[in-house]
Amino acid sequence: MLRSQVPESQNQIDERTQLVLQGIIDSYIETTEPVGSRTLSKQLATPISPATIRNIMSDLAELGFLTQTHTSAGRIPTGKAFRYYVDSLAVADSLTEELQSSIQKLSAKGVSQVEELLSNTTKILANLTQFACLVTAPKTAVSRLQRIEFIKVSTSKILVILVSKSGVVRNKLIEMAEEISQDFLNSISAFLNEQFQNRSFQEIRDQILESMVEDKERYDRLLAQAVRLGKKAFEVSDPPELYMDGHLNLLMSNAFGDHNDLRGLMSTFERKGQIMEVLDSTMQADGVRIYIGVENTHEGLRDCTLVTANYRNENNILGTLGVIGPIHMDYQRIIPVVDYTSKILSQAITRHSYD
Amino acid sequence: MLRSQVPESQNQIDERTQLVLQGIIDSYIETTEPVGSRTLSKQLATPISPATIRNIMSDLAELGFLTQTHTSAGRIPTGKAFRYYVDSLAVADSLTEELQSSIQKLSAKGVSQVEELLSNTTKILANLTQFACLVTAPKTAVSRLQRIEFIKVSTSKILVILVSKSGVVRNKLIEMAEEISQDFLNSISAFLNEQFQNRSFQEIRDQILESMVEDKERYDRLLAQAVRLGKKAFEVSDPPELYMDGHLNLLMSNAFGDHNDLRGLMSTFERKGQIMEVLDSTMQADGVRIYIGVENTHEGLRDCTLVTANYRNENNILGTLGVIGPIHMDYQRIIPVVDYTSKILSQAITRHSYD
DNA sequence: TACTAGCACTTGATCTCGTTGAGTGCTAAT
DNA sequence: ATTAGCACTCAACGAGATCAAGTGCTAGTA
Repeated sequence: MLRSQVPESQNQIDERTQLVLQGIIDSYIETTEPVGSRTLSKQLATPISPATIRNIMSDLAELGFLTQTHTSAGRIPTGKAFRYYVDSLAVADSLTEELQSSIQKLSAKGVSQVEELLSNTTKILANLTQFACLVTAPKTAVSRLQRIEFIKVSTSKILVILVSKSGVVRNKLIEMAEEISQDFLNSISAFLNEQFQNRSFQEIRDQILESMVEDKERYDRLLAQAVRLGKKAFEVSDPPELYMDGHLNLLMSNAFGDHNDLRGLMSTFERKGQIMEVLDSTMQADGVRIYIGVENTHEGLRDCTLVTANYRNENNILGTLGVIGPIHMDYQRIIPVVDYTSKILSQAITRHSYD
Repeated sequence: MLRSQVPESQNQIDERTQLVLQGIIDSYIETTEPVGSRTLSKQLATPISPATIRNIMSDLAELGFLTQTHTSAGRIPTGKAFRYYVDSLAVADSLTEELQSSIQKLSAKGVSQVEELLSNTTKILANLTQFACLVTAPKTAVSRLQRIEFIKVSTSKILVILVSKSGVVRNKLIEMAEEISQDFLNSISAFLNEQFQNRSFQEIRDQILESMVEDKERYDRLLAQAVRLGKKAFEVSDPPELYMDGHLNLLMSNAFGDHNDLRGLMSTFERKGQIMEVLDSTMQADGVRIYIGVENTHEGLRDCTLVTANYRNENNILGTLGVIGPIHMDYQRIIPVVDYTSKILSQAITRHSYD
């Protein structure tokens, strides 16, 4: 019987080779130091002589799983090795009760605002992982309208309050050339609420724009003003909302050897936009996703691993949360933590929503 | 004639001694390195021989203005020296036009929310100074009510919108045991608006509490509910609102020699409460204030200087802004920047307010 | 008397250079 | 196919030697 033409050797790795690779990675995660054949030989459960290990290492290096800083130093697993590791070797541990209860504090009552909930999530996650932690706010485009309200705050300024089904409150100030009475504003909001409640912000935006191109003569005054106000209200310049915490953890712990790497990383954090991009691009997939080193081409994240998961209510994926840490993080611990946190956050935010 | 019993020598410093001290501080600010007699002699405009400088230095050291890390190292100015420096020697330069126009970007239109204005202020200031920058939100206690509004978002949940005269919008969710119709909520907000518009939040809070102890029998239903809702609305657990930016600047630049100091500083930043305390305690005074090193006993700020100024509208001091940097910062540059920023922010926020 | 020149002394920083130890690669033996 | 053994590599470490910048003190000078 013919084998597949794709050379299997590439990822078809001997069982013992696998064992060695796993050993190297485990050791490296623990010590952050290059691991040598002799040391490994001692640590390994199955007794393999250093010389054999050296041979295997040599093979692995050829396959691109290992590198060395200099000729006579131990081996360091590459991004490819970690990729392989998380894909095939790592079996996520279940969480300790201690961790579980830490995360469940999210559901604590007394948190009235979604914003607070998300901010708490970053804090807890950053604290548990000791890495940088990110949570995106629920996407406004997909979130659906619960309530819109206009409040006249001065002759020309109107405060718009948008409440989404998922519990996010957003307010913005708009200015109108002509003065509008509060009574009339109330009529307008009543109209808009009736018209658009439960519709997604994106739909609303589209429909309003559509209305605008229609023959304006047909509108009565209410409708005309409603469309005009609605347009301003919904044409949000969506500030990319991102909650972050714990970037200091990365600086404090010397998880990153080189300090230059960190500068890049930190300035990446400052430009939140880039981070949002990365997180957004992972929104479709489900479950815990792991992006290692070079995979995320965004410079600055070169030597990092990004572990993300979505959170959601019953109907929709709302946003993404994740942690950024060194490539040699303790995956066995981090993955389940992120996973569980996303689930608890989903629960909490579902309870919060007005559906 | 008898001299004062207080030894005048303590702060009565010879003119040339003053010159030397200033030279040392200037040099130290520039290089962040201990300055020796020979080097200084070369740099100084007035020619003074190294030996003479050594003698003067010795005097200054005795007076507590200078220290050394070890016997044969140059001198380092102490906190006391910097204090003396900013109090008497430093004459604030006027700002370059470039800096002025950078700061004036604050007034750019398109900024609709006060929150955004404050956040922009931290960004600009952090960027210009390359230090950490802080701005406190207008104190709610003193800010006066422009408008209160209730929005029913679900059967038991009510969203409260508080708009203050200074343009700050705050919203919080409250839960009521019994259901209240939106119409009734409107009546209540109308009542509260009429009753309390233009009053400070603190006054309102007090008065509501007062009303509560009065004989409840006398209330009609509207009044009773208004008081109850009002109490919930105004009993804000005022999250100490603090806008921060640029704490990474401190890490990146090696302005701080020791990395251990920074750990303390950073964890101080994480506990925003402490920072708020310090800033609040400086609110009474006017103009630019400078707190050097040990003066602020709050550990963590030991080796820092805090430069603050208030911002205000026509009637009230609203809040404080400031930068935190190393004790050897370039005061000549920083002080006018903070000063000017506070003025521009005051202008901008005045234009924003609804008075 | 007030300043300065000169000199001996101190001390952290830098460089050199051997030593050490963990590591590799290769070859020959099992 | 594995392993023992051996020669070789190379960063890290420590001991001196050397350097440069600085001080304090003493004696000489305007």
